[in-house]
Amino acid sequence: MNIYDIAKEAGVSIATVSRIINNKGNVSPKTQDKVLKVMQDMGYTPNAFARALGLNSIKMVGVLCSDVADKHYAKAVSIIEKELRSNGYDAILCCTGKDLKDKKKAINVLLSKRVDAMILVGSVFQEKDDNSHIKEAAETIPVMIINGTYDYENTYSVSCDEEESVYTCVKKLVEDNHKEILYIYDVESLSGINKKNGYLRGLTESNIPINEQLIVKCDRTLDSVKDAVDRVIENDIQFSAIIAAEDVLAVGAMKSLTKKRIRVPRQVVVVGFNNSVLAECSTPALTSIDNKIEILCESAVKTLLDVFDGKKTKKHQIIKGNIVYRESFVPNKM
Amino acid sequence: MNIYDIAKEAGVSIATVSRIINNKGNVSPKTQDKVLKVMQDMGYTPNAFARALGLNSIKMVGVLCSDVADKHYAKAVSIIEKELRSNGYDAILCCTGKDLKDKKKAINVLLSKRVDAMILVGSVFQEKDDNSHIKEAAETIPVMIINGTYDYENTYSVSCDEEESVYTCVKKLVEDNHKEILYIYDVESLSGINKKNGYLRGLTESNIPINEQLIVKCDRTLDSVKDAVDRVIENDIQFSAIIAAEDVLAVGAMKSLTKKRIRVPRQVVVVGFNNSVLAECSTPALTSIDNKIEILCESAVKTLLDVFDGKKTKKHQIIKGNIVYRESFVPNKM
DNA sequence: AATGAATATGTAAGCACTTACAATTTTGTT
DNA sequence: AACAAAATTGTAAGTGCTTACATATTCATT
Repeated sequence: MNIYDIAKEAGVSIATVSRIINNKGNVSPKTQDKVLKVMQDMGYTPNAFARALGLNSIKMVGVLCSDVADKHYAKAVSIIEKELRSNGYDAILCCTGKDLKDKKKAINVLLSKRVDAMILVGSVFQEKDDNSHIKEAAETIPVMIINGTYDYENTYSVSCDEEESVYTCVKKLVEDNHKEILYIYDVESLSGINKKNGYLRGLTESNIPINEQLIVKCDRTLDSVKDAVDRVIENDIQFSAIIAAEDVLAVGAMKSLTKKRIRVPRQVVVVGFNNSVLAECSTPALTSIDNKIEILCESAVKTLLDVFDGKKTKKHQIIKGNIVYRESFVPNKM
Repeated sequence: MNIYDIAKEAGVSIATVSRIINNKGNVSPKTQDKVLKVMQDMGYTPNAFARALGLNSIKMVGVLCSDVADKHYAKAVSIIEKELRSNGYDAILCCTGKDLKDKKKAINVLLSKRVDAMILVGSVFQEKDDNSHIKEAAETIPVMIINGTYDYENTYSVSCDEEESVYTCVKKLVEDNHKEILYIYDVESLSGINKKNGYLRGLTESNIPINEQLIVKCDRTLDSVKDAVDRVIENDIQFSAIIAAEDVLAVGAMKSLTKKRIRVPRQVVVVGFNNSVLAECSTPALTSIDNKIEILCESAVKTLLDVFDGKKTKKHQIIKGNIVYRESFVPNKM
């Protein structure tokens, strides 16, 4: 069934039907009602592709995500999708894993679907690495990066200032007399590095010498963290606080501590990052840095809509995170 | 840039270019190479809409999900997307919340985008409720339901046998001499009810009278469960085991127990459902019923592809879950 | 009632592809 | 070298929509 069928049934031309579909006005109320009724009765839905061909916009945005099964990305995607849809856009989701080739393939598919823009969630590599997939996309459509940056034409970003957030957190810990702070991160993403820089700056500015043994790398799995922290403890390296680049890592660390009868927060204080459900659910409940993912994502979509409208927008926005205190760390002086 | 530009540049007709794009054969290797090179050089990507117009398939599947921020749904969506994409299909994601009207709106958008099929994740209401959105979709395209059923033409489903899984779990608990088993569920979804039926059957078949005070309803939030369980304990209602319809609920329950100095699993044994990250991360680690979501989703996509190919397929598949033992409950007799 | 402006409707040419069918070229056979 | 068969290539007609432009209708004004 197509616009011709409707036109014939309603006894008007296809132009009139099209005008009604698109609310273009210049149609008498009488015919409008008549045509709308016919569309209703025949259960007609306009074909979005054909429309896209004419309009040159399909009202879809590609969302490139390394992994929606990750709670943190899932939340981001969920908010992005909601924001987009409430503005008349749909989201095509592509989960690509960490591989550049897969990302490029996905981007090609999205480009062939002539999406109006692309939003990258956890899909930017470190600066030194190859980020050519972003360039490829930005050549054709605006690209929005969530929590990452890449300076290129037609490329925008909205990020949490992870470096600054961790820096502030270190300062808070130092104020509370913690001098040996263990930093745990996974190297999968750029953000672990950013956060590490905040950690380093925090210590340096507090005149605390940096102890490389207190900087621990591991995979983003419970077992991997547990092993890593076990090793630190077994090597008799002293620490009274932990900052983890991710809530899962913090939880894994606490598991290790609990096994070794080290009390949280009495003996060791723990802070996570992302303020995810895990933070709430762990025992003790985890103090965690909130990276304001809702605000980030909302702002990202808003910016993109502005770009569509040809409005001037800030290319790179940075928002500061804040610490949500629970049981695993409560500062003496709040 | 379009197929004409490529054709002109390569000195062939658009039909030849089209044949190459679609791998239709009947093209000499020489021209094939020539044209491919031109496409490469000019950075050409075929327009999927125009193709869809001709082919009458856009190679996209709509995924209707009540909430991707929910870890469990996120996992499902992630697997579905991966399976689809590895078979040349894209996923359009629509998160609609629990509202029927929103679902209908989303379905209309998806239909207008002429998706080849629709997959529903957490988007089926109870039987007695209005599920007309499914009918509306199935009128036009095949609909696949994950963990739910709705018997209608062109509608398929793949589910975990939640009733049976909980039933088996109750049996296991009874074998271990638990007679007072607390069942906690949230009423948001159909599945809480299914699981409750398994709980009831398990008790009945074990000749244990049903105590309505041991059946607790609450919201799907930590605080809500904690309150609910607190109340049970404060009313001095005895129980030695808990089955929760969701891992979060189990975690909330454990939080309440811990606060009241009730030891898990020594004094009370706890079993969750879904075998999510939470189960791993909670303290003590949660024994949880795995509903095999990967298998469900893979099977769902496979079935859909078969439907596309016109192959005969089972309309409704049921897979049994299994208990993953961790710390919160380990049976004496395994 | 006649006029012109304002409003409503229709015609036809895109948009970027696919594909049936026709036309051409190549190949193999004698 | 001539011919038919096979392989390759091209033409043109769809696919369902938008929209500039042309045409027809309505309305207010004199």
